[in-house]
Amino acid sequence: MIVKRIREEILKHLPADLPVKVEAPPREELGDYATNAALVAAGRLKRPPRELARELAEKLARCEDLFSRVEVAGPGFINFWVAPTYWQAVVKRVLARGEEYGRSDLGKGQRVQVEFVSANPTGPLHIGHGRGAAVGDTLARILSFAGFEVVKEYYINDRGRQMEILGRSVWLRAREIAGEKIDFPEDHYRGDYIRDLARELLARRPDLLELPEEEALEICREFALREILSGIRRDLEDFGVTYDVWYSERELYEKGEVEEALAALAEAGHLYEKEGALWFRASAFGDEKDRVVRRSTGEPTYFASDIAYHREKFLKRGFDLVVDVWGADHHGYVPRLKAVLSALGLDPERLKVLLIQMVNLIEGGKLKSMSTRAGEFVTLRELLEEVGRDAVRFTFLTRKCDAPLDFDVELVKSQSSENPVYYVQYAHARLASVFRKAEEVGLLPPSLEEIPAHRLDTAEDFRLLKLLDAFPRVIEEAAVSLEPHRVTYFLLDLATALHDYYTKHRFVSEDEELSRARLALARAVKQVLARGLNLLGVSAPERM
RNA sequence: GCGCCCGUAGCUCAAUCGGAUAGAGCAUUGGACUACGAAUCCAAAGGUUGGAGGUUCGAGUCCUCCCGGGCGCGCCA
Repeated sequence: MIVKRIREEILKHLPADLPVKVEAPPREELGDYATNAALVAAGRLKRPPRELARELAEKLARCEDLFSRVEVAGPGFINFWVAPTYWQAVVKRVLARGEEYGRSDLGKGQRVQVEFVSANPTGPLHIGHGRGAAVGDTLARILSFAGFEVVKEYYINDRGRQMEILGRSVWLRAREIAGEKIDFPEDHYRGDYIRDLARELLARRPDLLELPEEEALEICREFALREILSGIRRDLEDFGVTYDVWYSERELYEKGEVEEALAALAEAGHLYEKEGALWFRASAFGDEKDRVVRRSTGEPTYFASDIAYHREKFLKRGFDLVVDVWGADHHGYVPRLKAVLSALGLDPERLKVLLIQMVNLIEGGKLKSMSTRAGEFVTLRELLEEVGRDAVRFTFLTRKCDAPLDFDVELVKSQSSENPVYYVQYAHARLASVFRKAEEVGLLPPSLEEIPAHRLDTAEDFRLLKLLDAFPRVIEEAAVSLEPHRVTYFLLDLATALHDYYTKHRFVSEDEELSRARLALARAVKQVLARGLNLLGVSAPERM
């Protein structure tokens, strides 16, 4: 976290509100870090950037414990070379904090809810849900590691018309199995899993088809809901995703939250009646038009549930921040929900919606369309069985989520041993093997005080030390920007540096002091790799 | 028609909320295991960042307009 220290030094000499940045320059010859301080200050102070840079560089060069060299370059960048002793001390800092290295108090204990997947319980999870699951779960882990108090939640849409259709789908299939000729409706769930459910239900309730339709439909619906939901839960668990709360939409109604929320909006004067329906004046808060919250039939809309749900998140449960992870096809929904928060007197910025773009499934070089209704999709479970959890999670986390993703199943399967995830895991396993070797020759890792860190003096040593030093900042940036993929790319960088080191230097050698220094470095790298992989929900194997 | 997202190497993707000569992996070509694991490493090649303007010391990134792709625009969820 040397960046913070450098920044502090610079700001001693400049107005504090300038957007001064400290970052790694594009090439190694330009130093360890660089700042644009003189460039951004030039305008304000009405002085040529290079002249300002020279003055500033001179002052900064006096911090000899921090910098070994300070130079002005280009249009007015100041480049720093950090003192080697600073880098060498990093290994001790990493080991001293152990597994906790990288944890920060950035979130200051703010309460954050991350709601993700929340797929309708009308069928198994497919690939697209997998992407949302990987991103949401990892984001939650990162936020928690960055000092937020995180609750992971799944919202279950267990009422409404889709539930009726689900029940009827099962019922119709059951009658079909019993030998009846059924003209199965287009808009019902046609996947094979419905037939399986019907068969299973018939086995348990042989009397099903003799019951009055009303009763039979309810039994079908409840059975399907329960089975599908527990299947979803199993799939997610096998994907390494667990939740703190499974929140039922029905419960929202039973507790009277929906009526209460609508009453609150009405009282504030944001509802009105038109054509027999009740409308929310969303257009007054930036949405493009007003929205119905209660149909002319008296039935509340899905939007009404969501109003109540989000009101409950903020007002009843007191979350400081709510992150919703949605499929990008719901993006049109964002403005109306933000409008609700404004109408309720809440800062809409406290709701962050992460839109996960589509996953396009490529099969045989052709785009395959997926639809739950039509029963055409590759399930998350199939993917897990074919490709494996680590590779699937890692693949989803090597992309920023606002770009569509082409998932070529055959390609990922055939190249599974070349998937970048193994590159990172192999770095970890290699280090584990180094320690096995060290133990074999009776070399014990040194205690913290005894690390001969001054022996870590090659270019490859410094490359690793710098990366270790940057880890906490990577976590913070990933947390603030809600971009889990930053951690993935950091791990790839660290693994690359490690593999490079491995081919150039030996950890265990005749020189015992040197070996002890390098083993300490190895331990630090292994620890950070393990921690990073853990944040991604990917295993860190000792052997592969 | 209106709105949101995307367009970067043959392919899949990065690029530190405007920074210096746009980077990785895969695929291609050529090299490296008698020492801690070759699931690795080294090298070559690969680009007018969809196009045209603009903003400024500086643009893949911001603004405008086109082109192409995706997704929305229900008293569905």
